[in-house]
Amino acid sequence: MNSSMHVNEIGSGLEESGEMWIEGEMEMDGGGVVDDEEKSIFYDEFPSLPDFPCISSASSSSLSTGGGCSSSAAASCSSSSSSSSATNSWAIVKVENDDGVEKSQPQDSGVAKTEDRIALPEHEPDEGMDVLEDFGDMDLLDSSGMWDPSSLFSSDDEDKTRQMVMDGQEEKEKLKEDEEQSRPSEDLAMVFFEWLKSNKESISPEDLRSIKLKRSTIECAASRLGGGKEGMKQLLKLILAWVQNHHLQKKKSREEEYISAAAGAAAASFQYQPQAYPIQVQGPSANADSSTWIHPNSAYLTDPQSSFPHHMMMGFVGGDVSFPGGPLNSSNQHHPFSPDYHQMIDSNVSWTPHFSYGPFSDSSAPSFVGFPNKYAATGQLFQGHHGLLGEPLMKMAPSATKEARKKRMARQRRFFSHHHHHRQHQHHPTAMVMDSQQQQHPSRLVGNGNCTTTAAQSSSGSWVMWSSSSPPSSSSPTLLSPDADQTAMQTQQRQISSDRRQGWKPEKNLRFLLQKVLKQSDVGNLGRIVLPKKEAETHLPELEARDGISIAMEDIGTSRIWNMRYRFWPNNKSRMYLLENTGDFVRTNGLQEGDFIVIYSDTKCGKYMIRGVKVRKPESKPEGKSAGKTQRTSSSHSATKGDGSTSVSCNR
DNA sequence: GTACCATGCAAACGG
DNA sequence: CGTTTGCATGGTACG
Repeated sequence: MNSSMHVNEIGSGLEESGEMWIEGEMEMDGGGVVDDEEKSIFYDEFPSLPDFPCISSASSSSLSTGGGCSSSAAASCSSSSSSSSATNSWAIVKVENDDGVEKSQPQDSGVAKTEDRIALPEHEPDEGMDVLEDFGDMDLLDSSGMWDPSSLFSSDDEDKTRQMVMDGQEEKEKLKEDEEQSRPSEDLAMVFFEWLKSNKESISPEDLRSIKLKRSTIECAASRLGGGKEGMKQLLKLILAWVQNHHLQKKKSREEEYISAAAGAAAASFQYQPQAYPIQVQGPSANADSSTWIHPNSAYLTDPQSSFPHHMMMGFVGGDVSFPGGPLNSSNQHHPFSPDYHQMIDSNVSWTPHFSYGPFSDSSAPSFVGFPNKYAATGQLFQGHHGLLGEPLMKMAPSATKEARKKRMARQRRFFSHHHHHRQHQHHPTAMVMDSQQQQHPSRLVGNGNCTTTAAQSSSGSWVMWSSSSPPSSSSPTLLSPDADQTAMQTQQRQISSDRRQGWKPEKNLRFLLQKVLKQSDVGNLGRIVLPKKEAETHLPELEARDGISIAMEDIGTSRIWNMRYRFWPNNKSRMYLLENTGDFVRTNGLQEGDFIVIYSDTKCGKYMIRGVKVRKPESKPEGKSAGKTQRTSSSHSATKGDGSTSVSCNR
């Protein structure tokens, strides 16, 4: 959820081939490339939307075209205005400016235009502000990657800050159209309002908030759709259709993927069985006595530090893992395993799913920053929506074709080249730092946890979110550009704020890198753990020499720093990646075959963190060399063919 | 057929 | 002689 789709530009037109296209560029959150302001109308314009169930009731009855702030029907024009006590009804309010009959809004005073305000919630002023603040704290609010329909309704006091990315011709068109748009139609509001009503079940405030388009984009697109009211209306319909058909579906599938991934990852160590799974969470001392046992089926984990509802699993570590018996579908969303697995893996760490592989192919896919290519692909996703948007776009003027295509191609080239460059040098945020600094001074990164600004920024840069998301949202081989770093920082901030809302402690901001189900040879006295190649190459520093590099791994459970060596062996024409000097770590954590380790990177400090997770059968241990000699471990495979363990204990 | 990876095993090392 | 290191082999999953 942290990753954001950035539609920097939505262009539309008839391709020479007659093919319709709508284009978007995917960027890391808050990508510095964005020079045009983005807003989310749903919240920037109506920041105090309480919740969605309210959409229906008020709807038509409270639709008011002349109420303005003074209208009782229109309870609230803004979060600061007075309103009725009703909190769950919405009103469509038309606010007119100074030359209007109705009183203008204070905050609209600077806008010499008449504006339509849509779907304003009714609420108490204070409450509204609270809600506003609450939403304002949401990570999805950030400027990153969101569709901002606000432009459709003409925004107010931020016009001056907007930078129009339009060429001269378009600019002229815009000026012309600005006048037309300054008198938005009721139709526009109605279109949006009706859409809201019909989608109230499927779209949340966060969803709305997370969708943004640049104003210039909207204006440009609207002009190409005929301009004026009609153009805006067409564009609004297009966007709403896109949101409905793309965003919401993506959201749904993303949720399913996350669930499937989480459950699948859990299943990597044991097969799901409907009975209770005692999960042991070790305390920081790694002392078994301090362990907490929780029941996987509980909606809230018993660990006081980390009780969170099922929905928190959204955004949890994902990965290309499969759940025994097949992927979970939506009906499995509350699979008893998932939340527990979160807990099992890390009870108080904010998860930042980050996979450069697997099912994540949308904008929220983890591995955003580090693996921009994924997002490049996502960018094309837009082009793939010809069908969705094609029809309305058929009305577009031919003027938008060749020129637009040129620009689009240029953007794509820049985009791909940018990400290719990143890919070359940076597999991982931390890796990025390692590559540039640690090769000479490994201790700089992997030392005692000193977090240098450089490391923090760099790591967060790849973080994306991921993001995914920040996937961290946000990652690539050389140092990220300042913009990218900035983006990552923003994403990280969102993550933190999200964690805070969820009652998570923000101080830990870890990004999942990989996990490995331990084999006998991993826990033997050789003191080395074979790492899954794909994940190692993706998330750990690129190794030039087979001696590899020394990496300080902080044990999440004990806070102890383990100096391990990350290296590889030539194997056939490939490599085998190893983590050496793991003997003490394994012994200290009492890890045995079937347990697993999880490696994270601290997105703030860039340091690596490791956690050993115990998986134990309540009674008998897995017999000998469990079946399934080849457990394609880690996050990419469920590796569940082994024993059917029914209990899990977690170090902490 | 190929890639991955678990592990066998021989060579190297060191007490 | 026990331990460590590093390569090779072979089973499994996957394309």
